Amino acid sequence: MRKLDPIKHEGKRQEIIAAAMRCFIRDGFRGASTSDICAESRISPGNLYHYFESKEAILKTAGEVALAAAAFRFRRILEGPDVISALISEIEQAKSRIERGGRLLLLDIFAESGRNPAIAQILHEASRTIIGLIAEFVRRGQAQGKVNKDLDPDVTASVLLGIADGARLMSMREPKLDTAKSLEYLKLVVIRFLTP
Amino acid sequence: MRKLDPIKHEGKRQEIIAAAMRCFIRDGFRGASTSDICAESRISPGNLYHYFESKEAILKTAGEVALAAAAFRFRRILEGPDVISALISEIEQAKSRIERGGRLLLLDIFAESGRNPAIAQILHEASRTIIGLIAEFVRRGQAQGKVNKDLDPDVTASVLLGIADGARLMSMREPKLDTAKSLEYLKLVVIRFLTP
Amino acid sequence: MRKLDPIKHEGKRQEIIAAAMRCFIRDGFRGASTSDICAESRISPGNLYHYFESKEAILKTAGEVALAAAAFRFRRILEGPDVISALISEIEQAKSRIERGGRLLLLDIFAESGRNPAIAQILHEASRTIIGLIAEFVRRGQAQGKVNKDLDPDVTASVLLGIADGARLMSMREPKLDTAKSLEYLKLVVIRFLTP
Amino acid sequence: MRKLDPIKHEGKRQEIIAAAMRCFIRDGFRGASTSDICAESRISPGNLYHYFESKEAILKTAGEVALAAAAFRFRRILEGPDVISALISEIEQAKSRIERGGRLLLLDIFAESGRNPAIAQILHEASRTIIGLIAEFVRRGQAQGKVNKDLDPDVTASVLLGIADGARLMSMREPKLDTAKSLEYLKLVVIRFLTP
DNA sequence: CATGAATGAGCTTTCATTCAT
DNA sequence: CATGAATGAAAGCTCATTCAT
Repeated sequence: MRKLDPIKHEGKRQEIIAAAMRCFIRDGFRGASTSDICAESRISPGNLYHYFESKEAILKTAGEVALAAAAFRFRRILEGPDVISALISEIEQAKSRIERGGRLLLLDIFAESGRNPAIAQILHEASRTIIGLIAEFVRRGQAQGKVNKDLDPDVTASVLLGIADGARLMSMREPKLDTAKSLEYLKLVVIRFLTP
Repeated sequence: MRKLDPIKHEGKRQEIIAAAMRCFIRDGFRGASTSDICAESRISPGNLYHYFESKEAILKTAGEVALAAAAFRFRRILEGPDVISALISEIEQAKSRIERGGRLLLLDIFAESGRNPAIAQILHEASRTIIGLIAEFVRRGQAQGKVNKDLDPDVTASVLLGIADGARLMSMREPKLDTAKSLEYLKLVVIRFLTP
Repeated sequence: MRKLDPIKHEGKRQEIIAAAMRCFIRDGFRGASTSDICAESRISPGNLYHYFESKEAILKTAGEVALAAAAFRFRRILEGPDVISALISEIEQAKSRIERGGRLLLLDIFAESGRNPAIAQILHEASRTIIGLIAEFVRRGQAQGKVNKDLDPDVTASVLLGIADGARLMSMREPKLDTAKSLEYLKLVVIRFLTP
Repeated sequence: MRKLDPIKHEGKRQEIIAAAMRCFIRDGFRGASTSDICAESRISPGNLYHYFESKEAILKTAGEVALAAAAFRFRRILEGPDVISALISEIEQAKSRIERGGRLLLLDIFAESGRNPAIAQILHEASRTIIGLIAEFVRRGQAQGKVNKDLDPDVTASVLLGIADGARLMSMREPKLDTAKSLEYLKLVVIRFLTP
């Protein structure tokens, strides 16, 4: 597993992970087979193991990438000046067509983390990062006087993330849901929760 | 699949489903094998197929049962006089130790429903039932003047269910979360959302 | 792995072991594959695992059977009245055409036992049995005055078994060896060792 | 397989063989993989094939080296003045801790030679060499009047080598064997066999 | 010479399912 | 109804070997 050209090696690893994520979205963490991943990334079964030492390792890495992507999205969104509309826009994006794959992957991560400690740990770490970002945001809002100063930033962040996660599930429960209206209500929920 | 004694037959079916659910909780929808289910319900593999025509059928039935149980729980909870504290108590229970299995199963159902239309349909139907119950509750609250009359009961119910689902995920993201405090905040979220 | 008809089940197990031993003789313990064994015993790969829980288990059982057969042969041979010629006839048989398979298997057992503790233990137990038989024989010879009474029966038995094992290797080292003459010499070795 | 610097090339070949022998002792002829050998000799898989054209060739060469080492040991031992004690000391060494690896390798060679003609031939040639050495020794003993002149030196040598091989197997059959006593008995066997 | 990437057949084992009794 | 035998495809993974650089 040493590499002559580490950059090329890392590039191929990422290609494989991208292919694997497509497979996982299509068939699930457990439903996708290593040979599916090989076919999707056009490599031989033997070669896969030059890049990952087991399917488990692929799964872990894919989980990390998916969660890192989520954190990255949060970071960008929370850069905006206005707390609440930033949060809402995250929920909004979660409903977009493109995000469907990410949502499925996230669900697999949740389901897997209930039985697979390695995945659970990855989820915990990513969650702590994201909650940290949101908490920071809440603090900023409090400083600006836009957020109720009685709220503990960390717990508030957890609850807000929970609301965002729950919103993601809404469209799985009800595909015909009136998205605009439910978004409006979610906005209301968040605003009423946070405003002083 | 002919049944000599329909009652006995149905009893055995339920025993098998109960065993299957234990397996699914332990190992996941995809991770549990038919022979696990056979071992857990102490029947032979041949006999399993006298009661269910495929693993898929077991999965569907188990999904239905799990969702029916959730709906039943909601029904009981919503029987109480006070809207908000009823909802909160549901969320509270969701955090209890006993509910861990149910939560894992629900996650599997969500993940599975993204790829399996049969499971998706079961989830939709169950969700509609539950949302109907909550909507009815919201309406009652509005009649009592305890709930903001501007809120559409159905959308409100969807959002409340989303919040409850999201709350369930919170403890998977952060096992060390301060449960009491986050519950208190969730109560706040719901109260501020609903009160006129 | 429970059985409806334990006798039939055991019968099939023995058929499989017989087939496996043919494979092991042909290709070695490590060189024979489970699918070779399936082909030789005309069963499907899945079915093999109704009878043995792993290839390792097949290997162990085959080792036990081969060593039990050796012990059985010793027992029969040592039933004769004359100690020394009985021992020699065992060595004689070891050179026969038929015994070639058994010798190869025994070599595999020896080689395997150097790395596989389970096989090592089987070898030790079988050896203790055989040495016990030979020791008993030596004692009888001592009682008859035909064997030197100064010899410790157990150590003597070990050494005699070693000589028999070594004789088996002779024809592997030198396939063109003058069998008759070398047997005569071996007889001489044993006689001179044992006679008072 | 062209060699730029034949001396360096040969040196590397020997390094690889030494590494391969460590692997073979550890895991057996069939159990050791080419990548084990690469790891042990710290070269790349591609490079391995610059020095040996196949695993089979490595196996053959390792077999030759192991047998040459055995012959060398015999040569040194048989240089001593006294026939019998020389032979005994060879058996003695065979029991020593250090020789365990060599014994395992020899067993693998025996087992392999039953199925692999190339290895069989190497074994035959090495055996002929060793037997020649011993036969020469026997002749010397006969000239000295210390060995029975009726014995055919070649057959005697074969039998003596067989006894030495058998002695090596004794400690595999019975790891708890009283080594000192069994050695004493082996000495007795050889002395009584050879003395006029 | 040397590297590590790449191959594809093959390994042991498990799976959902069907069959004979 | 119930059993356990039987199936054969597919799983994850390793192997000896070859290729491109």
